[in-house]
Amino acid sequence: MNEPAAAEPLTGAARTRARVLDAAAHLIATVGLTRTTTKEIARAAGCSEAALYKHFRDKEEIFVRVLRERAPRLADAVAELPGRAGHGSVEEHLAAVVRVAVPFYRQSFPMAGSLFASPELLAAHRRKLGDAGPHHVSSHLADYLRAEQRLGRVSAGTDPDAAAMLLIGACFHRAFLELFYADEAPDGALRPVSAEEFATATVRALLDGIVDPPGA
Amino acid sequence: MNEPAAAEPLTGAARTRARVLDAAAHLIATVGLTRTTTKEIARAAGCSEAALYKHFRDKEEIFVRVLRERAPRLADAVAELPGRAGHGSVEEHLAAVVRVAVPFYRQSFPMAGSLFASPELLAAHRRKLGDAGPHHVSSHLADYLRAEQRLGRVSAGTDPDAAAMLLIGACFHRAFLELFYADEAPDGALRPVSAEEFATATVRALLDGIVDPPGA
DNA sequence: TGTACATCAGTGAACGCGCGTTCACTGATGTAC
DNA sequence: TGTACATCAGTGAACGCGCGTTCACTGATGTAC
Repeated sequence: MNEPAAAEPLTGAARTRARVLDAAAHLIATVGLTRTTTKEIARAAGCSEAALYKHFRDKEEIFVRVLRERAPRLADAVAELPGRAGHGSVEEHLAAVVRVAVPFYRQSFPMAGSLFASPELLAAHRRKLGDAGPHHVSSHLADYLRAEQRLGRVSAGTDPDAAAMLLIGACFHRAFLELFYADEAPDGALRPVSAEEFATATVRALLDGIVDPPGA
Repeated sequence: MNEPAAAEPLTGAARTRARVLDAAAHLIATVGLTRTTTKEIARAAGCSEAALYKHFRDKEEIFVRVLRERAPRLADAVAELPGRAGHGSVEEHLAAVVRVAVPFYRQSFPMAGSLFASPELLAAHRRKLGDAGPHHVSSHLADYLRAEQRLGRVSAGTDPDAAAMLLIGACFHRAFLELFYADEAPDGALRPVSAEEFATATVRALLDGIVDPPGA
Protein backbone atom coordinates (compact mmCIF):
# COMPACT_ATOMS: atom_id res chain seq x y z
CA MET A 1 0.00 0.00 0.00
CA ASN A 2 1.29 3.42 -0.87
CA GLU A 3 -0.26 5.24 2.04
CA PRO A 4 0.46 3.93 5.49
CA ALA A 5 -2.38 2.16 7.20
CA ALA A 6 -3.81 4.61 9.69
CA ALA A 7 -2.95 3.74 13.25
CA GLU A 8 -6.35 4.78 14.55
CA PRO A 9 -9.35 3.19 12.84
CA LEU A 10 -10.82 5.30 10.08
CA THR A 11 -14.09 6.99 10.84
CA GLY A 12 -16.94 8.45 8.85
CA ALA A 13 -16.17 9.57 5.35
CA ALA A 14 -12.59 8.32 5.21
CA ARG A 15 -13.79 4.90 6.21
CA THR A 16 -16.30 4.68 3.38
CA ARG A 17 -13.64 5.81 0.92
CA ALA A 18 -11.30 3.08 2.11
CA ARG A 19 -14.03 0.46 1.87
CA VAL A 20 -14.75 1.49 -1.71
CA LEU A 21 -11.10 1.10 -2.70
CA ASP A 22 -10.84 -2.24 -0.92
CA ALA A 23 -14.00 -3.46 -2.63
CA ALA A 24 -12.84 -2.35 -6.07
CA ALA A 25 -9.41 -3.92 -5.63
CA HIS A 26 -10.98 -7.18 -4.52
CA LEU A 27 -13.43 -7.25 -7.42
CA ILE A 28 -10.75 -6.56 -10.02
CA ALA A 29 -8.68 -9.42 -8.64
CA THR A 30 -11.56 -11.88 -8.45
CA VAL A 31 -14.13 -11.21 -11.15
CA GLY A 32 -12.03 -9.00 -13.43
CA LEU A 33 -12.15 -5.42 -14.59
CA THR A 34 -14.99 -6.09 -17.03
CA ARG A 35 -17.38 -7.06 -14.29
CA THR A 36 -16.20 -4.51 -11.76
CA THR A 37 -19.14 -2.14 -12.20
CA THR A 38 -20.19 0.77 -10.02
CA LYS A 39 -23.15 -1.29 -8.85
CA GLU A 40 -20.91 -4.16 -7.75
CA ILE A 41 -18.38 -1.87 -6.10
CA ALA A 42 -21.13 -0.16 -4.13
CA ARG A 43 -22.68 -3.44 -3.11
CA ALA A 44 -19.35 -4.83 -1.91
CA ALA A 45 -18.53 -1.61 -0.09
CA GLY A 46 -21.93 -1.50 1.56
CA CYS A 47 -23.00 1.88 0.24
CA SER A 48 -25.11 3.29 -2.57
CA GLU A 49 -23.77 3.87 -6.04
CA ALA A 50 -24.40 7.56 -5.58
CA ALA A 51 -22.10 7.59 -2.57
CA LEU A 52 -19.17 6.64 -4.80
CA TYR A 53 -19.45 10.06 -6.43
CA LYS A 54 -19.05 11.85 -3.11
CA HIS A 55 -15.49 10.49 -2.92
CA PHE A 56 -14.43 10.05 -6.53
CA ARG A 57 -15.01 12.14 -9.62
CA ASP A 58 -15.88 9.15 -11.76
CA LYS A 59 -15.31 5.46 -12.13
CA GLU A 60 -11.92 5.85 -13.75
CA GLU A 61 -10.67 7.79 -10.74
CA ILE A 62 -11.63 4.86 -8.54
CA PHE A 63 -9.47 2.55 -10.63
CA VAL A 64 -6.55 4.95 -10.69
CA ARG A 65 -6.70 5.35 -6.90
CA VAL A 66 -6.86 1.58 -6.46
CA LEU A 67 -3.72 1.22 -8.51
CA ARG A 68 -1.93 3.93 -6.58
CA GLU A 69 -3.14 3.16 -3.07
CA ARG A 70 -3.82 -0.55 -3.09
CA ALA A 71 -1.13 -2.02 -5.29
CA PRO A 72 1.51 -3.62 -3.11
CA ARG A 73 5.00 -2.26 -3.63
CA LEU A 74 7.57 -4.92 -4.26
CA ALA A 75 10.08 -2.32 -5.39
CA ASP A 76 10.28 -0.87 -1.88
CA ALA A 77 11.11 -4.24 -0.37
CA VAL A 78 13.81 -4.97 -2.94
CA ALA A 79 15.24 -1.48 -2.54
CA GLU A 80 16.36 -2.40 0.97
CA LEU A 81 18.47 -5.25 -0.31
CA PRO A 82 21.61 -3.33 -1.32
CA GLY A 83 22.00 -2.31 2.34
CA ARG A 84 22.29 -5.97 3.27
CA ALA A 85 25.14 -6.72 0.88
CA GLY A 86 27.92 -8.54 2.67
CA HIS A 87 25.67 -9.97 5.38
CA GLY A 88 24.12 -13.39 5.20
CA SER A 89 24.53 -15.39 2.00
CA VAL A 90 23.82 -14.14 -1.50
CA GLU A 91 21.90 -17.32 -2.16
CA GLU A 92 19.63 -16.77 0.79
CA HIS A 93 18.96 -13.14 -0.12
CA LEU A 94 18.02 -14.07 -3.66
CA ALA A 95 15.77 -16.88 -2.47
CA ALA A 96 14.04 -14.37 -0.22
CA VAL A 97 13.41 -12.15 -3.23
CA VAL A 98 11.82 -15.06 -5.08
CA ARG A 99 9.63 -15.94 -2.11
CA VAL A 100 8.30 -12.39 -1.98
CA ALA A 101 8.16 -11.66 -5.68
CA VAL A 102 6.09 -14.62 -6.87
CA PRO A 103 3.11 -13.94 -4.58
CA PHE A 104 3.47 -10.25 -5.27
CA TYR A 105 3.21 -10.71 -9.01
CA ARG A 106 0.43 -13.22 -8.63
CA GLN A 107 -1.54 -10.63 -6.70
CA SER A 108 -0.73 -7.76 -9.04
CA PHE A 109 -1.20 -9.54 -12.32
CA PRO A 110 -4.98 -9.30 -12.67
CA MET A 111 -4.83 -5.58 -11.98
CA ALA A 112 -1.87 -5.00 -14.28
CA GLY A 113 -3.33 -7.24 -16.94
CA SER A 114 -6.57 -5.35 -16.84
CA LEU A 115 -4.61 -2.22 -17.65
CA PHE A 116 -3.99 -3.63 -21.09
CA ALA A 117 -7.72 -3.94 -21.53
CA SER A 118 -7.99 -0.16 -21.42
CA PRO A 119 -4.86 1.70 -22.47
CA GLU A 120 -6.18 5.04 -21.27
CA LEU A 121 -6.06 3.64 -17.73
CA LEU A 122 -2.55 2.38 -18.37
CA ALA A 123 -1.37 5.80 -19.51
CA ALA A 124 -2.99 7.51 -16.52
CA HIS A 125 -1.34 5.08 -14.17
CA ARG A 126 2.09 5.15 -15.78
CA ARG A 127 2.39 8.90 -15.54
CA LYS A 128 1.77 8.89 -11.84
CA LEU A 129 4.30 6.22 -10.96
CA GLY A 130 7.26 7.81 -9.30
CA ASP A 131 9.87 5.38 -8.06
CA ALA A 132 7.45 2.49 -8.02
CA GLY A 133 7.48 1.59 -11.69
CA PRO A 134 7.76 -2.11 -12.52
CA HIS A 135 11.33 -1.77 -13.79
CA HIS A 136 12.55 -0.67 -10.37
CA VAL A 137 12.28 -4.18 -9.02
CA SER A 138 14.96 -5.56 -11.28
CA SER A 139 17.04 -2.42 -11.18
CA HIS A 140 17.17 -2.45 -7.38
CA LEU A 141 18.08 -6.09 -7.50
CA ALA A 142 20.84 -5.22 -9.96
CA ASP A 143 22.08 -2.59 -7.52
CA TYR A 144 22.27 -5.24 -4.84
CA LEU A 145 24.24 -7.56 -7.11
CA ARG A 146 26.64 -4.72 -7.95
CA ALA A 147 27.19 -4.16 -4.23
CA GLU A 148 27.97 -7.83 -3.69
CA GLN A 149 30.20 -7.74 -6.74
CA ARG A 150 32.28 -4.97 -5.13
CA LEU A 151 32.62 -7.20 -2.09
CA GLY A 152 33.77 -10.08 -4.24
CA ARG A 153 30.79 -12.27 -3.42
CA VAL A 154 29.47 -12.10 -6.97
CA SER A 155 31.88 -12.83 -9.81
CA ALA A 156 33.46 -9.87 -11.56
CA GLY A 157 32.34 -10.97 -15.00
CA THR A 158 28.64 -10.93 -14.09
CA ASP A 159 26.30 -8.46 -15.79
CA PRO A 160 24.13 -7.40 -12.82
CA ASP A 161 21.28 -6.07 -14.98
CA ALA A 162 21.05 -9.26 -16.98
CA ALA A 163 21.23 -11.47 -13.90
CA ALA A 164 18.54 -9.44 -12.13
CA MET A 165 16.30 -9.65 -15.17
CA LEU A 166 16.68 -13.42 -15.28
CA LEU A 167 15.63 -13.84 -11.68
CA ILE A 168 12.79 -11.33 -11.65
CA GLY A 169 11.60 -12.57 -15.02
CA ALA A 170 11.40 -16.12 -13.72
CA CYS A 171 9.27 -14.92 -10.79
CA PHE A 172 7.05 -12.90 -13.08
CA HIS A 173 6.50 -15.78 -15.46
CA ARG A 174 5.96 -18.25 -12.64
CA ALA A 175 3.25 -16.00 -11.18
CA PHE A 176 1.61 -15.75 -14.59
CA LEU A 177 1.56 -19.52 -15.02
CA GLU A 178 0.14 -20.08 -11.54
CA LEU A 179 -2.68 -17.65 -12.29
CA PHE A 180 -3.28 -18.84 -15.81
CA TYR A 181 -3.73 -22.44 -14.77
CA ALA A 182 -5.42 -21.56 -11.50
CA ASP A 183 -6.43 -24.87 -9.99
CA GLU A 184 -6.43 -26.89 -13.17
CA ALA A 185 -2.76 -26.99 -14.08
CA PRO A 186 -1.92 -29.96 -16.31
CA ASP A 187 0.92 -32.20 -15.14
CA GLY A 188 4.24 -30.49 -15.52
CA ALA A 189 2.86 -27.02 -16.11
CA LEU A 190 4.35 -25.88 -12.84
CA ARG A 191 7.73 -27.42 -12.23
CA PRO A 192 8.60 -27.74 -9.45
CA VAL A 193 5.17 -27.68 -7.90
CA SER A 194 6.16 -26.31 -4.51
CA ALA A 195 6.97 -22.64 -4.15
CA GLU A 196 9.90 -23.31 -1.87
CA GLU A 197 11.54 -25.74 -4.28
CA PHE A 198 10.98 -23.25 -7.07
CA ALA A 199 12.82 -20.59 -5.10
CA THR A 200 15.86 -22.71 -4.30
CA ALA A 201 16.12 -24.35 -7.73
CA THR A 202 15.79 -21.04 -9.57
CA VAL A 203 18.41 -19.30 -7.47
CA ARG A 204 20.81 -22.21 -7.79
CA ALA A 205 20.44 -22.22 -11.58
CA LEU A 206 21.19 -18.50 -11.66
CA LEU A 207 24.21 -18.78 -9.38
CA ASP A 208 25.78 -21.76 -11.12
CA GLY A 209 25.22 -21.04 -14.78
CA ILE A 210 24.57 -23.85 -17.18
CA VAL A 211 27.86 -24.42 -18.95
CA ASP A 212 31.04 -25.64 -17.35
CA PRO A 213 33.62 -22.87 -17.08
CA PRO A 214 36.48 -23.24 -19.54
CA GLY A 215 38.99 -24.07 -16.82
CA ALA A 216 36.97 -26.91 -15.27
CA MET B 1 -1.82 -18.74 -36.47
CA ASN B 2 -3.34 -22.05 -35.57
CA GLU B 3 -4.89 -22.75 -38.92
CA PRO B 4 -2.69 -22.65 -41.98
CA ALA B 5 -3.14 -19.63 -44.21
CA ALA B 6 -5.15 -20.77 -47.21
CA ALA B 7 -3.07 -21.03 -50.37
CA GLU B 8 -5.86 -19.68 -52.54
CA PRO B 9 -7.36 -16.34 -51.49
CA LEU B 10 -10.47 -16.69 -49.38
CA THR B 11 -13.74 -15.90 -51.09
CA GLY B 12 -17.22 -14.94 -50.01
CA ALA B 13 -18.28 -15.94 -46.55
CA ALA B 14 -14.93 -17.32 -45.40
CA ARG B 15 -13.31 -14.07 -46.35
CA THR B 16 -15.67 -12.00 -44.22
CA ARG B 17 -15.11 -14.32 -41.31
CA ALA B 18 -11.36 -13.92 -41.61
CA ARG B 19 -11.67 -10.16 -41.81
CA VAL B 20 -13.74 -10.10 -38.64
CA LEU B 21 -11.12 -12.10 -36.75
CA ASP B 22 -8.31 -9.92 -38.08
CA ALA B 23 -10.19 -6.79 -37.11
CA ALA B 24 -10.95 -8.05 -33.61
CA ALA B 25 -7.36 -9.14 -33.02
CA HIS B 26 -6.09 -5.78 -34.17
CA LEU B 27 -8.52 -3.84 -31.99
CA ILE B 28 -7.70 -5.86 -28.87
CA ALA B 29 -4.01 -5.20 -29.41
CA THR B 30 -4.42 -1.49 -30.08
CA VAL B 31 -7.38 -0.05 -28.18
CA GLY B 32 -7.88 -2.85 -25.66
CA LEU B 33 -10.61 -5.36 -24.93
CA THR B 34 -12.81 -2.77 -23.23
CA ARG B 35 -13.20 -0.74 -26.38
CA THR B 36 -13.38 -3.66 -28.77
CA THR B 37 -17.14 -3.49 -29.31
CA THR B 38 -19.24 -5.21 -31.95
CA LYS B 39 -19.73 -1.85 -33.63
CA GLU B 40 -15.98 -1.24 -33.86
CA ILE B 41 -15.25 -4.77 -35.04
CA ALA B 42 -17.85 -4.47 -37.78
CA ARG B 43 -16.56 -1.09 -38.85
CA ALA B 44 -12.97 -2.34 -39.03
CA ALA B 45 -14.03 -5.47 -40.89
CA GLY B 46 -16.14 -3.49 -43.33
CA CYS B 47 -19.44 -5.20 -42.65
CA SER B 48 -22.56 -4.62 -40.59
CA GLU B 49 -22.83 -5.59 -36.96
CA ALA B 50 -25.59 -8.00 -37.92
CA ALA B 51 -23.21 -9.81 -40.24
CA LEU B 52 -21.05 -10.79 -37.26
CA TYR B 53 -23.88 -13.02 -36.09
CA LYS B 54 -23.95 -14.97 -39.34
CA HIS B 55 -20.47 -16.27 -38.51
CA PHE B 56 -20.31 -16.28 -34.72
CA ARG B 57 -22.84 -17.19 -32.07
CA ASP B 58 -22.05 -14.16 -29.96
CA LYS B 59 -19.32 -11.70 -29.12
CA GLU B 60 -17.56 -14.06 -26.75
CA GLU B 61 -17.18 -16.62 -29.51
CA ILE B 62 -15.40 -14.01 -31.61
CA PHE B 63 -12.87 -13.49 -28.83
CA VAL B 64 -12.37 -17.18 -28.27
CA ARG B 65 -11.79 -17.76 -31.99
CA VAL B 66 -9.34 -14.86 -32.09
CA LEU B 67 -7.36 -16.44 -29.29
CA ARG B 68 -7.38 -19.83 -30.96
CA GLU B 69 -6.85 -18.81 -34.56
CA ARG B 70 -4.91 -15.57 -34.35
CA ALA B 71 -2.57 -16.00 -31.40
CA PRO B 72 0.92 -16.75 -32.67
CA ARG B 73 2.39 -19.99 -31.40
CA LEU B 74 5.80 -19.62 -29.88
CA ALA B 75 5.61 -23.10 -28.40
CA ASP B 76 5.70 -24.66 -31.87
CA ALA B 77 8.88 -22.81 -32.76
CA VAL B 78 10.63 -23.77 -29.54
CA ALA B 79 9.46 -27.37 -29.90
CA GLU B 80 11.78 -27.77 -32.89
CA LEU B 81 14.80 -26.88 -30.83
CA PRO B 82 15.53 -30.27 -29.23
CA GLY B 83 16.10 -31.65 -32.73
CA ARG B 84 18.92 -29.19 -33.21
CA ALA B 85 20.82 -30.26 -30.11
CA GLY B 86 24.45 -30.86 -30.94
CA HIS B 87 24.45 -28.59 -33.98
CA GLY B 88 25.55 -24.96 -33.88
CA SER B 89 26.31 -23.45 -30.51
CA VAL B 90 24.12 -23.56 -27.44
CA GLU B 91 24.65 -19.86 -26.98
CA GLU B 92 23.43 -19.09 -30.47
CA HIS B 93 20.34 -21.28 -30.12
CA LEU B 94 19.39 -19.62 -26.87
CA ALA B 95 19.93 -16.15 -28.31
CA ALA B 96 17.63 -17.13 -31.17
CA VAL B 97 14.95 -18.08 -28.65
CA VAL B 98 15.24 -14.68 -27.00
CA ARG B 99 15.04 -12.87 -30.34
CA VAL B 100 11.79 -14.70 -31.15
CA ALA B 101 10.27 -14.78 -27.69
CA VAL B 102 10.41 -11.09 -26.80
CA PRO B 103 8.44 -9.88 -29.85
CA PHE B 104 6.10 -12.83 -29.43
CA TYR B 105 5.26 -11.95 -25.86
CA ARG B 106 5.02 -8.29 -26.71
CA GLN B 107 2.42 -9.13 -29.32
CA SER B 108 0.51 -11.57 -27.13
CA PHE B 109 0.49 -9.61 -23.93
CA PRO B 110 -2.44 -7.29 -24.59
CA MET B 111 -4.59 -10.25 -25.56
CA ALA B 112 -3.43 -12.38 -22.65
CA GLY B 113 -3.72 -9.49 -20.24
CA SER B 114 -7.24 -8.81 -21.37
CA LEU B 115 -8.08 -12.37 -20.39
CA PHE B 116 -7.60 -11.39 -16.78
CA ALA B 117 -10.18 -8.66 -17.29
CA SER B 118 -12.80 -11.34 -17.83
CA PRO B 119 -12.03 -14.68 -16.20
CA GLU B 120 -14.85 -16.45 -18.01
CA LEU B 121 -12.95 -15.82 -21.25
CA LEU B 122 -9.78 -17.10 -19.63
CA ALA B 123 -11.45 -20.33 -18.56
CA ALA B 124 -12.97 -20.86 -22.00
CA HIS B 125 -9.60 -20.32 -23.63
CA ARG B 126 -7.60 -22.45 -21.21
CA ARG B 127 -9.78 -25.49 -21.74
CA LYS B 128 -9.25 -25.45 -25.45
CA LEU B 129 -5.48 -25.18 -25.39
CA GLY B 130 -4.00 -28.45 -26.40
CA ASP B 131 -0.23 -28.47 -26.65
CA ALA B 132 -0.05 -24.71 -27.01
CA GLY B 133 -0.38 -23.70 -23.38
CA PRO B 134 2.01 -21.04 -22.17
CA HIS B 135 4.00 -23.48 -20.05
CA HIS B 136 5.03 -25.44 -23.14
CA VAL B 137 7.48 -22.76 -24.17
CA SER B 138 9.70 -23.25 -21.16
CA SER B 139 9.15 -26.98 -21.02
CA HIS B 140 10.24 -27.43 -24.64
CA LEU B 141 13.25 -25.27 -23.94
CA ALA B 142 14.01 -27.49 -20.93
CA ASP B 143 13.81 -30.52 -23.23
CA TYR B 144 16.35 -28.91 -25.49
CA LEU B 145 18.69 -28.24 -22.58
CA ARG B 146 18.33 -31.85 -21.44
CA ALA B 147 19.32 -33.02 -24.92
CA GLU B 148 22.41 -30.81 -24.88
CA GLN B 149 23.15 -32.05 -21.38
CA ARG B 150 23.24 -35.63 -22.65
CA LEU B 151 25.70 -34.49 -25.29
CA GLY B 152 27.86 -32.87 -22.64
CA ARG B 153 27.37 -29.35 -23.99
CA VAL B 154 25.42 -28.25 -20.90
CA SER B 155 26.88 -29.01 -17.50
CA ALA B 156 25.64 -32.08 -15.70
CA GLY B 157 24.65 -30.17 -12.58
CA THR B 158 22.23 -27.88 -14.42
CA ASP B 159 18.52 -28.04 -13.62
CA PRO B 160 17.04 -27.72 -17.14
CA ASP B 161 13.59 -26.65 -15.92
CA ALA B 162 14.99 -23.89 -13.75
CA ALA B 163 17.35 -22.66 -16.44
CA ALA B 164 14.57 -22.59 -19.04
CA MET B 165 12.33 -20.69 -16.66
CA LEU B 166 15.03 -18.08 -16.10
CA LEU B 167 15.48 -17.43 -19.79
CA ILE B 168 11.82 -17.47 -20.79
CA GLY B 169 10.92 -15.43 -17.74
CA ALA B 170 13.42 -12.75 -18.69
CA CYS B 171 11.88 -12.55 -22.17
CA PHE B 172 8.38 -12.40 -20.74
CA HIS B 173 9.27 -9.64 -18.32
CA ARG B 174 11.22 -7.71 -20.92
CA ALA B 175 8.19 -7.76 -23.24
CA PHE B 176 5.99 -6.55 -20.41
CA LEU B 177 8.30 -3.64 -19.65
CA GLU B 178 8.54 -2.65 -23.31
CA LEU B 179 4.75 -2.55 -23.55
CA PHE B 180 4.21 -0.92 -20.21
CA TYR B 181 6.51 1.97 -20.97
CA ALA B 182 5.56 2.11 -24.64
CA ASP B 183 7.37 5.11 -26.03
CA GLU B 184 7.88 6.91 -22.76
CA ALA B 185 10.33 4.71 -20.93
CA PRO B 186 12.30 6.61 -18.30
CA ASP B 187 16.08 6.31 -18.45
CA GLY B 188 17.24 2.90 -17.40
CA ALA B 189 13.84 1.27 -17.54
CA LEU B 190 15.01 -0.92 -20.40
CA ARG B 191 18.57 -2.02 -19.97
CA PRO B 192 20.11 -2.63 -22.39
CA VAL B 193 18.02 -0.59 -24.77
CA SER B 194 18.70 -2.59 -27.92
CA ALA B 195 16.97 -5.91 -28.41
CA GLU B 196 20.09 -7.57 -29.76
CA GLU B 197 22.23 -6.56 -26.80
CA PHE B 198 19.49 -7.77 -24.50
CA ALA B 199 19.55 -11.18 -26.18
CA THR B 200 23.31 -11.64 -25.96
CA ALA B 201 23.69 -10.24 -22.42
CA THR B 202 20.82 -12.33 -21.07
CA VAL B 203 22.08 -15.55 -22.59
CA ARG B 204 25.62 -14.91 -21.37
CA ALA B 205 24.39 -14.29 -17.82
CA LEU B 206 22.48 -17.56 -17.92
CA LEU B 207 25.40 -19.55 -19.31
CA ASP B 208 28.03 -18.17 -16.94
CA GLY B 209 26.20 -17.97 -13.62
CA ILE B 210 26.97 -15.22 -11.21
CA VAL B 211 29.24 -16.77 -8.61
CA ASP B 212 32.70 -18.08 -9.24
CA PRO B 213 32.81 -21.87 -9.13
CA PRO B 214 34.52 -23.24 -5.99
CA GLY B 215 37.51 -24.51 -7.92
CA ALA B 216 38.33 -21.20 -9.63
C1' DT C 1 -28.96 26.44 27.25
C1' DG C 2 -31.80 26.69 23.13
C1' DT C 3 -32.46 28.05 18.37
C1' DA C 4 -31.19 28.84 13.56
C1' DC C 5 -28.41 27.85 10.08
C1' DA C 6 -24.39 25.55 7.31
C1' DT C 7 -22.10 21.51 5.97
C1' DC C 8 -21.75 17.24 4.06
C1' DA C 9 -21.85 11.93 3.76
C1' DG C 10 -25.19 9.45 2.14
C1' DT C 11 -29.73 7.78 -0.37
C1' DG C 12 -33.52 6.06 -3.90
C1' DA C 13 -35.04 6.97 -8.09
C1' DA C 14 -34.48 8.36 -12.44
C1' DC C 15 -31.77 9.62 -16.61
C1' DG C 16 -29.64 8.89 -21.25
C1' DC C 17 -26.39 6.34 -23.75
C1' DG C 18 -24.13 2.66 -25.87
C1' DC C 19 -23.90 -1.94 -25.82
C1' DG C 20 -24.92 -6.78 -27.72
C1' DT C 21 -28.43 -8.83 -30.11
C1' DT C 22 -32.55 -9.75 -33.11
C1' DC C 23 -35.77 -8.63 -36.61
C1' DA C 24 -37.81 -8.66 -41.23
C1' DC C 25 -36.00 -8.17 -45.38
C1' DT C 26 -32.82 -8.13 -49.88
C1' DG C 27 -30.18 -9.83 -53.59
C1' DA C 28 -27.02 -12.99 -55.45
C1' DT C 29 -26.11 -17.79 -56.49
C1' DG C 30 -27.29 -22.57 -57.18
C1' DT C 31 -30.44 -26.16 -58.64
C1' DA C 32 -34.52 -28.95 -60.38
C1' DC C 33 -37.27 -29.74 -64.14
C1' DT D 1 -33.28 -22.41 -72.35
C1' DG D 2 -36.49 -20.39 -69.08
C1' DT D 3 -38.97 -20.56 -64.79
C1' DA D 4 -39.71 -21.51 -59.88
C1' DC D 5 -37.89 -22.23 -55.75
C1' DA D 6 -34.16 -22.84 -51.93
C1' DT D 7 -30.24 -21.15 -49.71
C1' DC D 8 -27.63 -17.97 -47.40
C1' DA D 9 -24.32 -13.87 -46.67
C1' DG D 10 -25.46 -9.65 -45.72
C1' DT D 11 -28.24 -5.18 -44.28
C1' DG D 12 -30.71 -1.08 -41.66
C1' DA D 13 -33.44 -0.37 -38.09
C1' DA D 14 -35.02 -1.37 -33.89
C1' DC D 15 -34.94 -3.65 -29.31
C1' DG D 16 -34.09 -4.09 -24.26
C1' DC D 17 -30.75 -4.03 -20.79
C1' DG D 18 -27.29 -2.53 -17.82
C1' DC D 19 -24.12 0.76 -17.38
C1' DG D 20 -22.18 5.27 -15.36
C1' DT D 21 -23.96 9.32 -13.72
C1' DT D 22 -27.06 12.98 -11.77
C1' DC D 23 -30.95 14.57 -9.30
C1' DA D 24 -33.53 16.36 -5.32
C1' DC D 25 -33.60 15.19 -0.92
C1' DT D 26 -32.47 13.45 4.19
C1' DG D 27 -30.41 13.31 8.58
C1' DA D 28 -26.55 13.77 11.45
C1' DT D 29 -23.04 16.86 13.16
C1' DG D 30 -20.94 21.30 14.01
C1' DT D 31 -21.19 26.16 15.04
C1' DA D 32 -22.73 31.05 15.97
C1' DC D 33 -25.13 33.76 19.03
